[in-house]
Amino acid sequence: MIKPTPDPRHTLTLRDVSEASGVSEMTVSRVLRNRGDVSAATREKVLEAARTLGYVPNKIAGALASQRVNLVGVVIPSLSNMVFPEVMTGISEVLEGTGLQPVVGVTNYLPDREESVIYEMLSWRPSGMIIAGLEHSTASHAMLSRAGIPIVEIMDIDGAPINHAVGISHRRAGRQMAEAIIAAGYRRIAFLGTRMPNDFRAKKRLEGFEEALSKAGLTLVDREFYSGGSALLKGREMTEAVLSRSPDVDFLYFSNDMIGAGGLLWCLAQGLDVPGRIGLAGFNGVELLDGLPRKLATMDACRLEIGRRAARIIADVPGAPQIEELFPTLQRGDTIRSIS
Amino acid sequence: MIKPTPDPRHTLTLRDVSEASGVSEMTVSRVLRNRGDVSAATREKVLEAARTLGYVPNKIAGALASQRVNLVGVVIPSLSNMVFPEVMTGISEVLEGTGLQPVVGVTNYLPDREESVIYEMLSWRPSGMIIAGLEHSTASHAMLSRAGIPIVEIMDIDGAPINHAVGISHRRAGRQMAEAIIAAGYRRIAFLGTRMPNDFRAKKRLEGFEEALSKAGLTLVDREFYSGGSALLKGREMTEAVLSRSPDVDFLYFSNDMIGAGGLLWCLAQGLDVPGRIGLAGFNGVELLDGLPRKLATMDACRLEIGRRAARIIADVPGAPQIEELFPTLQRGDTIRSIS
DNA sequence: ATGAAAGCGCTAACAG
DNA sequence: CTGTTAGCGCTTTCAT
Repeated sequence: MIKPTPDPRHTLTLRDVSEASGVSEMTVSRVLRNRGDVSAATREKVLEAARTLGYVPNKIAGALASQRVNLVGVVIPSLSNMVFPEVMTGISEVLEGTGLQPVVGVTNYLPDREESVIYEMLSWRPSGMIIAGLEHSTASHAMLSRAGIPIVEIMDIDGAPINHAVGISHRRAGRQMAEAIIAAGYRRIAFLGTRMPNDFRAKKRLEGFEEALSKAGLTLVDREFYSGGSALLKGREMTEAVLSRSPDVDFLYFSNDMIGAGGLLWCLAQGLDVPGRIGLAGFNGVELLDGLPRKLATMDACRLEIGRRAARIIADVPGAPQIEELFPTLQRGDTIRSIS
Repeated sequence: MIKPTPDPRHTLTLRDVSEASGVSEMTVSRVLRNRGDVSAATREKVLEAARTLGYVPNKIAGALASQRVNLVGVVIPSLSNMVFPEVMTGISEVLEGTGLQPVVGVTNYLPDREESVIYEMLSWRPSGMIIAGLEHSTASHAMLSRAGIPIVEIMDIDGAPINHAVGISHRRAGRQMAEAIIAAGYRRIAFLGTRMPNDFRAKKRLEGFEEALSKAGLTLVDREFYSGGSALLKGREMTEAVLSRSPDVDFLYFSNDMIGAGGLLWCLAQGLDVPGRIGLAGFNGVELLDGLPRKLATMDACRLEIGRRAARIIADVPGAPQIEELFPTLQRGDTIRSIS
């Protein structure tokens, strides 16, 4: 009944399925998309033909004809720490059920690269875009604004989004941590972080942190930056550097948990009294911390949830622009002493 | 000279640029793609028009017309440990310069999900596919085979690839580690790993490991599996469980570095003599290990390089199918004692 | 160096 | 319930 592929090297089209099943292309198309009413008999014929031929529809053509593209652009700065993979996991998880597919672009924190990634992605006319951060070049901003699709800026809400935003206030996160540290009685506080001129979120955390310090009449006693390499190792090294340079420091505020964990391991190895002699805190709430001998104080960046919500905004074909703020919880762990 | 957009809410087409610049659509197309000869004057006119309008080409239409799609499908089981993000980084890095873009699909180690991810991706008619592992369902295998594009199966080379393959031999990796452990004089060896029925690579490593053990007249003294949760924490817990159940165990072989690191931290906290009383080894060569107080023995899975090479095979429009085997180096670290 | 015509493979919008 | 007719926005091919 069903004719075999005429030329096995030729990519199959609807027409092939149509001929093999003796049904019009249009009906075949309907069956394959579960659209409109088709009799059970024809449906069976078509499905069998498609299956035996091994037909895979051409979405390029479908998208052009229907003006609908089931792609969601995701623009992130990096994949080399667990932050963005986790956001991606949240996005994938939600998109999975919707027929939408994520397309990922990595910018390495470079505005130029971000611009070209955005351009490339928009040229696929995706159904929506999810992009990390609120800071973009003028050109990037313009492209996103005129794209006519939902744009969700994620991670950060300290600023003006183009359209939608899902994230936390990093400035407030920094402030809260500082307040908790000060309340616990620490006074000689140092900052240890990445040297990333374009990591605006880390920068905002630090700003918030210093803001709260100065409100309490304090300033950072020391600061140390790094770039590249194993974060855990860098954490150890930086901690050693800071404590030998400024031995009277009584608190180390790290810009992320990995270097914080490194610092913690170093302090413990030195036999320092944590959190008595010295306290430590990081940022992100990575699950890794659960396995450490002592739990590092941190704040959850709500990564998974941010990914989920961003995806949901796009999947739900949003109406009015919305800003969803999430609220990180401060996890005191074992490295901030109780209020003195 | 250049007319403003007629309707700002309408997505721009070549025609708009054509009208705005007074040049035929064809010539505009040529300018925008740097194809064929165009006079400097017209080129300028066109570029200016495109820029002021904010035109972004429609790749859907372009792809349909040219039968060329600059997308590369990447199918991976998970994003939740650093293994695949690192592979992705290698892929992005190489693809960046080629005009090709990765599209990621995550399968969660589920064959059914893999099947549908492959189907979705192939329906975009990508220029190539990179897919983790050599084990696929019959349907997946069939789809990939008939796709007529380069297929690169990555991570593993113990098996028959559809087309190209880039990876290491996990069976041999397991064997080599066992040999090193045995040579160092350890005899009562336990295995601690993930409970992942579809992680064929972990399975192969364990098979190779046991194979080498039995060649030396040994068998595993104990084994412990886990799923989900913080790997570092699980490593601690499993290690405690194994050592209290089998106190005479003198070596712990972990299926990955994270649980290995957890085990190591636990042993050190207990004051156990590592590597004298007990040795440990993991797998993956994650950079995290560099920051640990003692360096865990491990084998590098060559993740970044695998990503790079796979991308290169596709970017280079490969000729004959090729299998690229990489060779992980055994890093003894500080947790296997010197040969006794 | 530039333009005109045809059509990529599919689906929207109508017929019947 | 099924088929027919036009395109979707570009690029290929062929003229000029």
